[in-house]
Amino acid sequence: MTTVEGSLRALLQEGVQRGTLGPGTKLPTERALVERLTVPRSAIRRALEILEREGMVVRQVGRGTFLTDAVLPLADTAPADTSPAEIMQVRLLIEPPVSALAARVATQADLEHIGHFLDRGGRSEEHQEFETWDTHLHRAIAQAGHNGLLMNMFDVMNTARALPVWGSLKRRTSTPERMRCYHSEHTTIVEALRDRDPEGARDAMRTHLEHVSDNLLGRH
Amino acid sequence: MTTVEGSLRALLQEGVQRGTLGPGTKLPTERALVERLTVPRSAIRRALEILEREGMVVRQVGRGTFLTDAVLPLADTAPADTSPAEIMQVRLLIEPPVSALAARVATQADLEHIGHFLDRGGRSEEHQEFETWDTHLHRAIAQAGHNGLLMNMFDVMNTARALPVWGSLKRRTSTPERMRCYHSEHTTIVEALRDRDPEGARDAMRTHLEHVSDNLLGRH
DNA sequence: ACATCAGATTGGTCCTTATTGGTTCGGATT
DNA sequence: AATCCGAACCAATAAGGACCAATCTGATGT
Repeated sequence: MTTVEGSLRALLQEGVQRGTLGPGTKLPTERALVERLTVPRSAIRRALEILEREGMVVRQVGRGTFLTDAVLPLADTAPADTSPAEIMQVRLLIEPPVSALAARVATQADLEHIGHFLDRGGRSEEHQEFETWDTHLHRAIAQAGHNGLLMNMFDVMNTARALPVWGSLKRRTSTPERMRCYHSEHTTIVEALRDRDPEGARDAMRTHLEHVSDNLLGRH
Repeated sequence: MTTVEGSLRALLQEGVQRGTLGPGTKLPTERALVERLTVPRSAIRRALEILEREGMVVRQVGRGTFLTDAVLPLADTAPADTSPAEIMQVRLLIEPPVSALAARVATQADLEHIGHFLDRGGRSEEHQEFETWDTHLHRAIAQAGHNGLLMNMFDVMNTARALPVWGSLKRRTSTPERMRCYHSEHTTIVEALRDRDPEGARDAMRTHLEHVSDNLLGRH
């Protein structure tokens, strides 16, 4: 079942991509949308209400409804085609608290594994290699939480990270300087883990992921 | 001789497999089903009542009866040996920040879904029924985050929650008083969502889950 | 060139009617 | 005697249209 809100979103998104719609453009009147989507005006108004509350459009009596300059949110996507934005959102949600957990319960052996991957990442020259150790490092930190279910969910996330879009995005935005920056942030995280400092680990992981997100998707 | 409930269930299953029915689709009105199955409306209503108790459908006066997403096939499954302690740890890690996210981006429709499940939980008399609405409520809150990957991971968690150990543990520790307590905590969470208060939603969810954890596993 | 005003346009509101799940009650069936 | 069926009725929701007030357009008059 497609909601009116959904088809309206699709309509706008298509227009923006074709260039026929941009910030400030006036979109069809409610009554015109009624004919176009063959749906009662009340439904149109409900949908526009949502878009207005999200800041996507502005409505003015006697003038019309106008697009704002807000970014169009992506429609709900199936698990198969997860967008990088979604992935980063989930990582920012999950990994910081997981790091705090790891700081509390990691064993000496865990810390050694983590240290090993950190070290290999630091000695990587080329992007592809660094990427591999980066994935291993983040996974090892999660593993230090000693929770099988958590690892299961983490791997669901990582399968999404293995998608083609993600790889090309990483490659496009990767520079040697950025690699060194990430490595230093990794080091900060691992030091907090070694110090058994949950808050420190959480914050370090968060700032790291925020940097990654900014670099991949553009600063907001 | 098959029961009305059985033929209704078959009807739905066939529709889902043919793709003509999916989560959220509206199914025929009770009066239409009366003609289609040539049985009295009371029988239809009895059958729908059962399906509703199972969480397969949602009924709303003036709107109709709708399929929920409870019938979705679960792709990734959690390992069978996941312990309740692990589950609660993950829930405490994930659900509070997800609630904060939901408070920021939930649509009006999301809030209505959430409110519906909250209401049903509050009107539940018996443990099993309350449990169903509780699951729906927590899932609806996550859904309000509008992140497909997140939902994917959430469902992995929920398959773990469907394991036998979990059910028996819940049953052993459930009392009417505790149900009322949970419901009031749920209400606090939903109010924070309605107020668009991310921190409030996060904190309310955390204290709620801490209570659940204490009740299930014993206070530490 | 400027001010003014009538008409059209458009988002917001209200009211009536139709639809739909929930409830009640008399009568039939077993 | 108990249960079930059918019908009418109730309350919540949606649909469609009429109407309102803000705004824009353009013609008119000075």
